[in-house]
Amino acid sequence: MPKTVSERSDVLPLLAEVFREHGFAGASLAVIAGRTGLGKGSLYHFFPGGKAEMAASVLDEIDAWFEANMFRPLREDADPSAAIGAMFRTTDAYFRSGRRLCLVGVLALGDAQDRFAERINAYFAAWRDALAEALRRAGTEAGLAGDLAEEVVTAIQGGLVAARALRDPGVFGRTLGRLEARLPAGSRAPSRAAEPGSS
Amino acid sequence: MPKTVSERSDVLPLLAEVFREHGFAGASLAVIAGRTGLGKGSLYHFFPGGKAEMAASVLDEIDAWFEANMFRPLREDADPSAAIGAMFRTTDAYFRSGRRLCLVGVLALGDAQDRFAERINAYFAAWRDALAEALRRAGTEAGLAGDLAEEVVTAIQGGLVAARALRDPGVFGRTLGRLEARLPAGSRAPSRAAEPGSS
DNA sequence: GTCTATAGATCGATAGAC
DNA sequence: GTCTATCGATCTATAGAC
Repeated sequence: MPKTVSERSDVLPLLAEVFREHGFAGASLAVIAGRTGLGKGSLYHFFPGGKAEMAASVLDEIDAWFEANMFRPLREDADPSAAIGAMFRTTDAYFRSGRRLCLVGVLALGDAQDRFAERINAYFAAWRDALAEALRRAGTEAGLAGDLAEEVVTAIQGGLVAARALRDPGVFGRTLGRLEARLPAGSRAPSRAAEPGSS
Repeated sequence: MPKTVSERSDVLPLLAEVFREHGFAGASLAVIAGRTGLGKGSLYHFFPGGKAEMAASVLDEIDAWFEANMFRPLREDADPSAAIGAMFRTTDAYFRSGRRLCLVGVLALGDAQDRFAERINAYFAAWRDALAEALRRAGTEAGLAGDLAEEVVTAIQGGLVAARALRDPGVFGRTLGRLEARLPAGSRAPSRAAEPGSS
C-alpha cells in the first residue's frame, strides 16, 4: 500500500488540486481534510497559518516549478527556439491538455485576488518576460517579442477558461497550436527529427 | 434622491457586480445585503430560491443582453462586417476596457461550475457560433470562420484574466486590437468615416 | 414589501488526549 | 504527528412583527 501522507511536501499537490477545483473561498477545511486524508489537527500542524498558509505554500511550489522547468530555460537555454517549443509541450502536459485549470488564474478571478495579488502578478509577469526574452534571443525584434509574449500568455489563460466553459478540452490544444504557428519562423524549433544519440 | 430599490429588475445589476467580484461561494448574503441595501427578508421575497436563484437570474439577464446586443446582430444584421466591428466596440465597453470581469468566466472557474454548467456552456457556444456565422456571411470560408470565432471568444476571456492578474487593464484593449486586425480584410468594417446624418 | 430575530448547519481554528 | 471534541463566528434560510 502507498505510504500515507506524512510530510508537508506530500500534501502540497493534493492541496493544489483542491484549490484548483474549488477556489479559495470554496475550499473548506472539510473538503481539504477529506481530499488529503488528514484531520484538521494534522493540517494545522503542517500549516499553522491555516488555509491562507496552505494556499501560499502551494503558490510557492508552483512558482518554483515553473521557474525551474519553463522560465529559466526560456531565459537561459543555449537554444531559445528549442526552449520555446519545449514550453508549448510542457504547458500542454501541465494543464492536462485542457482538462486542468490554472490555479493562479483561478485565484486571480476569485475573491482572494487581493490576498495573493503580488504572487499572481509575479507569476504572469515572469512567464511573459521569460518568453519575450527567448523570442528576442531567437532573433525577434524586442518590441514584437514583448507583444507576442503577452499574446501567448493571455491566450493560454483564455484557452483554459474556454475549454472548461465549453466542456471541450480540445479548445486548449487548438489554442496552443494557433499560437505556436504564429511565432516567427526563426523562433520555432527548426525540425522535429530525432536528435542523434537521444532515445 | 434616487428611488430606493424596490423591483426585482433593479437588484439584478447590483447582484451581478457582487458575483463578479466575489464569485458564487464568496458572495455571502451579508455582502449581498450590504451592496444592495436590502435586508435578507427582502432578498428572499424577490428570490425565494436564495443565492442560487439570484445567480441564475443574473445569468438570464446577461444572456438576454448579449443575445439582443451582440449575438442577434452578428447572425442577422444586413451588414455582417459592421456587426463584427460593433461587437469589438461593445465588448470593450461592456468589460470596461479590461477593468470588469466576465461573470460567466468567473463562474466557469469557480466551485459553482457544475450548478451553472449548462448556462455557461450555452453563453460561450452562442457567442462563438454567432461570430462564426457573421464571418461566414462576410465571405469567410466556413471552416476558417469557425476557427477564428473560437480563437476570438477564447482570447477575450484570456485578456480579461490577464488584465486582472497583471493589474494592467491595457492588456485587454491590446488583445482586442490584435484579434480585430487578424480577421480577414473583407469581414472588417471597410472604413471608419463618419456616417452621413449621424452625429 | 421590509425589517429583526433566530434557527440550524457549517465555517476556520484551537485544545488536548494518545 | 494524528486524532476527536469543541469553541465562537459566520453561513444560508426561515419566521413573524410591522
